[in-house]
Amino acid sequence: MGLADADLEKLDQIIGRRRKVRKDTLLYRMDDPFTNLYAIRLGHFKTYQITPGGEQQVTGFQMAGELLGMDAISTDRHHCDAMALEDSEVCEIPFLQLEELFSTIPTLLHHFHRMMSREITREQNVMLLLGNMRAEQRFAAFLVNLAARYAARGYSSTQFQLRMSREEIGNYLGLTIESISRLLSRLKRQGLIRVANREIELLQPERLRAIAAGTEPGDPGSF
Amino acid sequence: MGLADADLEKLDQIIGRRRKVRKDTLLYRMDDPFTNLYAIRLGHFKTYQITPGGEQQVTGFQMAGELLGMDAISTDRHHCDAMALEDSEVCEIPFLQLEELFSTIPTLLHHFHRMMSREITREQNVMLLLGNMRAEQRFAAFLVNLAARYAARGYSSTQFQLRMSREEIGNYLGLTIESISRLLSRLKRQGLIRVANREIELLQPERLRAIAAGTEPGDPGSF
DNA sequence: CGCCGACTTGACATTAATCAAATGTAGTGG
DNA sequence: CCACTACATTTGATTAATGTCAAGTCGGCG
Repeated sequence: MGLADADLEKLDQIIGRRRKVRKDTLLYRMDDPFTNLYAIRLGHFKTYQITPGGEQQVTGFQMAGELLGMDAISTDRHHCDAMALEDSEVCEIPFLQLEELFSTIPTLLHHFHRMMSREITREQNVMLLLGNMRAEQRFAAFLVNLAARYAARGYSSTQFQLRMSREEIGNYLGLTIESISRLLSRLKRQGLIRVANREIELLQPERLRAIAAGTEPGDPGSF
Repeated sequence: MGLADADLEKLDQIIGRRRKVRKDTLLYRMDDPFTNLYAIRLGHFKTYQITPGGEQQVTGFQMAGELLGMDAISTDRHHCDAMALEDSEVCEIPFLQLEELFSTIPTLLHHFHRMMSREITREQNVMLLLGNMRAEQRFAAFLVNLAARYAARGYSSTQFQLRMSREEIGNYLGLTIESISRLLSRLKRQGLIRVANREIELLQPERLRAIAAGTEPGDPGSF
């Protein structure tokens, strides 16, 4: 991220111990006091809020290289639960120390602002998805987004494992598990994807992008 | 916000000229280069993205005292349009200068982080709204949210003017204009609100909060 | 007064949810 | 290795919520 070696070292010094988080366990939970941000070293997480009615709403899926906990800065309490989708590992970053470091490393500060801002735009994209896309479009957008993130990490963008259940996908996309299952079946039938359990292959990423963009109509008939 | 007088003065120095933005005109538009944040002094705005398909998705309504433009930091380009809903006035805040100031006023930096984080949690709440609330619940949540924000500004929390059209509300909530109209009529019929054009009065804010929270079932019959 | 855009209302269509089974899959203990 | 259980997923039939289409009605403004 364009830091000088000396600065990197200072950053290293405040980055706390690594912490393993076992599958299905919480890294933090809503209302926990906020002290650390967490950089994901390894694995995948989901974040979700609990509604007043006791249901959950998944607000995001995070993978290695992404930062967890930025929503907690505003109130010094976490606003959602963060659960590991598989055995994972994070680095604790004590936020107070990080803020102190900012005054000596402006580049780091700037970079941090970009990450917060990026989270804001990410969420705006989800709002767009939930607010005006139809089921198939949402799901295609979801797949395309995952593909792009894996590509950015050097993994295959056409073949990967879904780390989350159908139910979690549905919850995230504002759909039911049955809808997700039907969408998978339909895209499979149309030859756009190959699916085996949670292993997925995008056979025609271009057309998936078109569906996500709303350019391709998609077969509404057999939902 | 807890700054010393001397610091406040420094902040004042970088806060640029005021700028009037006439109703229905853009403060900035998507892909404009990012140079300033904007503090709303007066008036109301909406922000929206344009979908690949050319439709718009309203991502928020902002009022005096709120900050516009934080989503642009990540890419140095604005990610949405910001349009004045009425004749309004903003202060330009040159972001580069603001970041310089942070190194000398840590309190200001901390406050800024809280504002960015607050925007993140705001959007998470919208995701929750779009992802698992029903139409009536969404609309009640919308009204309750406006009420709370007006209350925080010293205005009546039970009587205010909607600065946005039914269509804009619907777009924001992921509903059609007809649905919004029906919801208004229904809540009026049930004695929960009084409506005259864009003037609205919350007659039973407590029950509205209950509907928003999902505690109160709401009459599904006569949609 | 009359037009225009914003809003309301009604009838109908559609999407995705719900309900209900059936099927598959991963573990577990024998 | 296999039977057995628990859970996740798929599939089908039906329904409910909300969208769409089509008239109106209202209110402000020239």
